[in-house]
Amino acid sequence: MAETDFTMQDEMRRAFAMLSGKWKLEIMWLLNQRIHRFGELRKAIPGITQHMLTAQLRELEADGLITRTVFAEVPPRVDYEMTPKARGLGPTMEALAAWWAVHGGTVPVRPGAGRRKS
Amino acid sequence: MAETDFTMQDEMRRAFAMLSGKWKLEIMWLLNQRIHRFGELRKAIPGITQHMLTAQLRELEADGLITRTVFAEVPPRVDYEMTPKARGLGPTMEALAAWWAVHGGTVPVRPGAGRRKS
DNA sequence: CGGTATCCAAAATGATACTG
DNA sequence: CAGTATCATTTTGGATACCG
Repeated sequence: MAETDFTMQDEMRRAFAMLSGKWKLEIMWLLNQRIHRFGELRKAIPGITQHMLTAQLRELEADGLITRTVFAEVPPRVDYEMTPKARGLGPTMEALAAWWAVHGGTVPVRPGAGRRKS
Repeated sequence: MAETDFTMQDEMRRAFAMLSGKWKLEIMWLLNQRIHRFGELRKAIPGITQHMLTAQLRELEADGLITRTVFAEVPPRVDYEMTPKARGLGPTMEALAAWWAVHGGTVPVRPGAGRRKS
């Protein structure tokens, strides 16, 4: 308990904040299974828009959780992959999913922000 | 894999959504240790406003994660306590905190919404 | 294919003042 | 003590069009 005496709440809050975002956890779950290209993620996550997918991927990249690899091909191809750092999140995600499987029920599914379909 | 074949992503996303909110995880961490009254939570969470604390507590209550007990005393007293259902989250929170303790570093600490101090 | 650029709507958070 | 009521501001998410 010396210099870096962050409390557990602090640690947790920071880690959680990094995964906040409507689609981040789902993206991480998919990348935890295997490398995905942009289009694959798009198809695997029904309802997400290009705009959001791009934005969330950029944030995850900035936080050092995923890597982005661009291939100079035609047609263009971009691969997204989890970093070793992020792979340590696997157990946490499984624990959360397991908890829900036991105690979960119906969730009101709170609406997100953004314009509604006219 | 019969009727209720929710995928792990689904389970996780729902559980995660229930904990979304800038202060919810921190509140849950504190309540996981012991019962707290409103004022105690306020002092234990530097930076939170009455407005936000009330709002987040109400949502946690609506999701069945905490109970609210009002005592007809003067001065008023309100206790908040975790439900048995929520206690199952302990391991998940610890796993997340542990992961951060190992892989975490500095987080940019993204700013929140709302009016800035003038 | 894999983005960016704009514009816009809605939700989330915050400051501040007031109340039983 | 433990809220509620307003209102301001910021972020988030989405629609649509366009680009290398």
